[in-house]
Amino acid sequence: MGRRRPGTPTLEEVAVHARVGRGTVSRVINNAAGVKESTRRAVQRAIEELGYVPNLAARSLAGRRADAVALVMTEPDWRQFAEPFFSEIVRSLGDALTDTGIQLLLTLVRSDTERQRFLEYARGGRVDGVLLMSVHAGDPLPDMLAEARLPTVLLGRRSGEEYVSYVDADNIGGARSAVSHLLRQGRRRVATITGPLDLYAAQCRLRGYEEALAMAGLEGEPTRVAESDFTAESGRRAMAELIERYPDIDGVLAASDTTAAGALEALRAAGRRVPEDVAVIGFDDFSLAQRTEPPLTTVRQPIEEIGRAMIRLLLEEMEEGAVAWRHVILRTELVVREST
Amino acid sequence: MGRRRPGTPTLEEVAVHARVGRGTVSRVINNAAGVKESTRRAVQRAIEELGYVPNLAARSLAGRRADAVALVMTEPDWRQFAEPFFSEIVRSLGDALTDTGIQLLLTLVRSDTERQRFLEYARGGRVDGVLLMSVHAGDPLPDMLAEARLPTVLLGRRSGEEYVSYVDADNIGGARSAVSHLLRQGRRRVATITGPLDLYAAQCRLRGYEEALAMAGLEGEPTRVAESDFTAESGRRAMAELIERYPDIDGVLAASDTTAAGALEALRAAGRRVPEDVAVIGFDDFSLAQRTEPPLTTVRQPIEEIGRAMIRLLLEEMEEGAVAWRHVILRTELVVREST
DNA sequence: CTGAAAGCGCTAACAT
DNA sequence: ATGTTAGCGCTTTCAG
Repeated sequence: MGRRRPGTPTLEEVAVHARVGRGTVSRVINNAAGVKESTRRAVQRAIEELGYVPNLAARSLAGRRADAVALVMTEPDWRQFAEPFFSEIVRSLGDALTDTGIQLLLTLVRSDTERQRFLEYARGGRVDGVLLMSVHAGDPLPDMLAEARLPTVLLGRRSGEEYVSYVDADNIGGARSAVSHLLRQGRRRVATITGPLDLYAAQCRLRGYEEALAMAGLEGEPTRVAESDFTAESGRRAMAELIERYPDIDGVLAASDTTAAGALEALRAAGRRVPEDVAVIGFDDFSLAQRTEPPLTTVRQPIEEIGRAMIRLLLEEMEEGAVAWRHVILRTELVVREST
Repeated sequence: MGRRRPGTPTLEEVAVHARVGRGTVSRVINNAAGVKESTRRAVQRAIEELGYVPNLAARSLAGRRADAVALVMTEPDWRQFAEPFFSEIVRSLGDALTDTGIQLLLTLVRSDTERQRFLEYARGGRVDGVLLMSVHAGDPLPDMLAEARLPTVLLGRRSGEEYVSYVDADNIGGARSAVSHLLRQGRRRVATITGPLDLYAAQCRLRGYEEALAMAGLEGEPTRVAESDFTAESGRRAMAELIERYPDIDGVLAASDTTAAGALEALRAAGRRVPEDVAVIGFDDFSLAQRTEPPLTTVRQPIEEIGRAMIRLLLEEMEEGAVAWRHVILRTELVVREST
């Protein structure tokens, strides 16, 4: 594993070449104020001529920062990775970081070995902060990071008592307004296909569903609830189950648009007309853009806001040294696409 | 962006605490040989008691290595990210790295700014090597990395004259054997849905298709070729096009299983029976595992081998300092799933 | 505005 | 087998 990169010029060589002190070169490459314009140019020419590139290890050591943050994916179900929601989040985080000079690193943590490796990496100072997504209920990683006092921001809470900083969508409100919308259409036999219930977000959406029913004076029944794992296939299965147990169903709140698409197929296979007989609403997971399905009404999650908010919280924690946790809950929006 | 992590014990403090020299502590944390068992234990206890974590910036600076490699995704079409092939590759690379102590970092390069940022990151020594996937014909990044003498391995060539180290599948041979298989079934009107033709792999597959026809004394015609971008939707479109231009078609080589699935839908929509009227073969992109479609015959790409080979080449280059490029072409395998 | 000097925390070569 | 020492290349006071 020996590595040598000979002939790499150092800051000192640049200084000599430009006939200035090392401090001046440092100021120039860091765009620090207080350098005469002519000197600055001289240094820049020297940098060009020598092909100088700052050694980031040295910079890290002296400056005590890495200028990098990690986005960790702990999803035990690795398929999650292939979901559009995921890539949209990554894109929005990338956008939010563009003019900070901070490098975004994605890392996978699938086993204990990998968790340990990553912890050493992060605690060793190779990143200034950590972003976590799709954290399941019992995941210990957030606590380990918190204990190491590493700035950390979660996408979604692990539970109602989450303390580590997080950004979440208003899942309860979103589900409630979706179901209320169905009820306002005169539908009275509304079911729901939830996400995996060890995800707090899925629990919240279920709660929203129940609240909306309660507000309308209706009763939620366990038989009207089926669980999925956000995939189309599981949506298909869950829907088939619901139709069987609950034949006069007339509305469905689905875990995601992908799940909703699966549900649609099952409904059609069972001879139901959509949305005349049964209306389906899913949580937006950004799969619709690539789908040819008829437009569904969806609960829109504000992806851009999520990315921006996560980065903002992380930068704040980096600034002041992780002395407090902050929480942001973003409003969701019901986007009505069909008119029944 | 100020960052302080006070109270972090250093190697020196561990040495004092354990009443040994710093060198000894260094040997212990690096599992170096030649430390008496009792001292080793004493040092380990001191490490525990102080909660010592090595500073990786310092280690990098002194040891001239980062113990990390980057997997860069340059895909202009960001959707690629959501493809199963992609996540399978990531998984296999992760597996190949598990017992090397090397951290895998995924980074996205979607713009010039990001390319520049990444280059500084890599040239700055934060990674020991770079893996690139889905590199398009004109991508300058491999050359820039080569110029910086950074160990680099591509997944797939940019062209037939690629010099930078790469691991590729035998696309020509795979396509040829798939088409030959169709011809052996007595099919004589075989078409192909290619991938994006600025990808060398797609060109190779097209060549394999043509070679198989030529070997059978048949002529390839441009009208029997349609282009896709690996998605199901584009497969559907391409297939519809082919049927229109070429109604008596009886076999198709598709760019991927996902494309093939789209093609199937189009075929059925046009009233063709599969595989009786038309047989479809796709290149395995690992989407089949999550699909309920009837099993297709596929050209299997050896994912595990690809990951292992890429890591092996990279480690070799890291070892000897990128003085030579190496190329590996892995055999593909026709997996026959239906019997017609 | 600029130069000099003191570390940052570790590895590796050299003593012992 | 273990301690000592000299850097690794940069940032950041502190003088000037």
